[in-house]
Amino acid sequence: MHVGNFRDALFKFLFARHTGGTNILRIEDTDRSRYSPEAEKDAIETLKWGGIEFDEGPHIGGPYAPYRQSDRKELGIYAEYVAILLDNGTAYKAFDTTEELDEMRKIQEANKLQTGYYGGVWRDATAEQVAAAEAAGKPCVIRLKIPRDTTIVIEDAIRGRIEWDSNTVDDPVLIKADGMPTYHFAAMVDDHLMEITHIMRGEEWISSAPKHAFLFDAFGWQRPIFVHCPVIKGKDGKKLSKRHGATSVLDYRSLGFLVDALVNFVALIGWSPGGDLEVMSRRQLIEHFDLSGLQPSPGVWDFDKLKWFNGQYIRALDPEALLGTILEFVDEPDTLPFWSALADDPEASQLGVSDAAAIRESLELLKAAIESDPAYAFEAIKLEQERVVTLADFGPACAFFFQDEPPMDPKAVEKWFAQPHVGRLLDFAIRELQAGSEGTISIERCESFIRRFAEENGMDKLGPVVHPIRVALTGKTFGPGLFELMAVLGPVRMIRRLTRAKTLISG
RNA sequence: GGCCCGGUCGUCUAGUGGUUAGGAUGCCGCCCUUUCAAGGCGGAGGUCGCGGGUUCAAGUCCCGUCCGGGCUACCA
Repeated sequence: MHVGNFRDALFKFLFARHTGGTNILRIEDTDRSRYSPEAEKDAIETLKWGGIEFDEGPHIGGPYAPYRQSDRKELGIYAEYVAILLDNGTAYKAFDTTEELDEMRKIQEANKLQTGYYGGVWRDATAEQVAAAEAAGKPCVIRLKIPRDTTIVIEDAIRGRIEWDSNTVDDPVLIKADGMPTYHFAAMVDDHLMEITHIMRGEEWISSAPKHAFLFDAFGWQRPIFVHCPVIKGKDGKKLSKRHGATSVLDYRSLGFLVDALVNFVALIGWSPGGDLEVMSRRQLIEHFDLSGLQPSPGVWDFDKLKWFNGQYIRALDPEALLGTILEFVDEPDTLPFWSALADDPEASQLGVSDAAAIRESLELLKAAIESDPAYAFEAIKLEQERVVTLADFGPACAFFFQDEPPMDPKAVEKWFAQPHVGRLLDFAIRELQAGSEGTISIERCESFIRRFAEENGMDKLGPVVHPIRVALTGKTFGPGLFELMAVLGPVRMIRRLTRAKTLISG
């Protein structure tokens, strides 16, 4: 499911919850050629992950069942209602062939006229002509007879009054030749039958709104309130696509984004509670959501800001909850395959990912570590909580805790192992660690012997002591505070790593 | 081409006739510090697309104009 559709679904959910209304899931599968069970499955999973709940729908039933339009078609609901329109003269049968319509469009384009079906021969055909065509077994569609020489007005909740010269809106197909209704018809009939109060959808629907509005009029039904939400664009102002990074919501899950962070971020594209409020829980989102905060202008997907939100949410989690979230993340069946696929994807750089294969490997390591020694993994995770952006970052960040021999950054070795005191330092540290008998060591004891070495060697700065030890222990020049990390590693691991480091300086 | 929607720092936005146009992100700097982050503080960044009006006063109201986007299917 595309993030744009997800945002719309989120708005509908928030609005329904805020107003105490009902959020209904309806499957609009009237186009056989377009429908895919995989897409539906993906949508269901996305909505579920996103915490977007429904009060009625195909999965839970409800007073207006069925909620799948193909099922409703089988029940004859659309045929029943289109008969009313045929009967009251606001719809008509059109027997044009595809070739005839193509020809008509070509002529319209050549003469720079507006394209579309504004009547042809069938709009005002006599009963005899229709009967003759039917007798000849010609296939037909049923079109809505948009009135001419008048103005169609809708009142949009975001944009206010929008009006069209009815001569510029063409006669839409209501029922296709295969008997299936179009979106135009099925959605409006269902909206009425299901007592929908607000049609919230993307702004790309504005141009069809007069058709929909008139359809309600043709039945003599009350029109719902139209709410056309702005679209989400890419950085270049174009429609958000794969070129801009990930567009699928579930990809963000695989990337290691927290649902709440994503929801918070997405809710703020095209909507604002007013004032400076930005970081909001789901509960606050519901509390503040209001149509008046909706924006008419399109928004841009700002990946950097999403990342900022995610960092905020990771840091706000209490460590136990974080551990659970990480476990869920690495256990999620999509996660590892996603990173494998990303390793072969040239678009990966769009996501700021440089080595997906390595990240995948580190995530597997993390998963194994949590399973084999959860207490140790927990300590490692706590130390990295302050410095990651995504859940996936925990993989590479924590890896050195779990590797027997963490890979050494050659630049770090070159920089910090060259100094003459390093050999003595490593021996000193090993001796200090061997002196303890408990198999564990406190942060304070680590700090005290590191500082002691600096003092005894007349060093006024800790850097020349801390950095070589860090490199020896983690292979890297960055990471959590050294003393904290030492206490988590413990004497046994540290002695092994320091001993290995010695081979690197003598060699 | 036609119809429609939109236009406040790069980005998300606050703003509903009177504000030094506010916040957030990103960027830069400083502080903190054993590193990287996080956090704190500060900075740069906006002639409110442009041009006319209305008004004592316009980002806010009106008109025009430019630019961007959507639709223009027996798709949704």
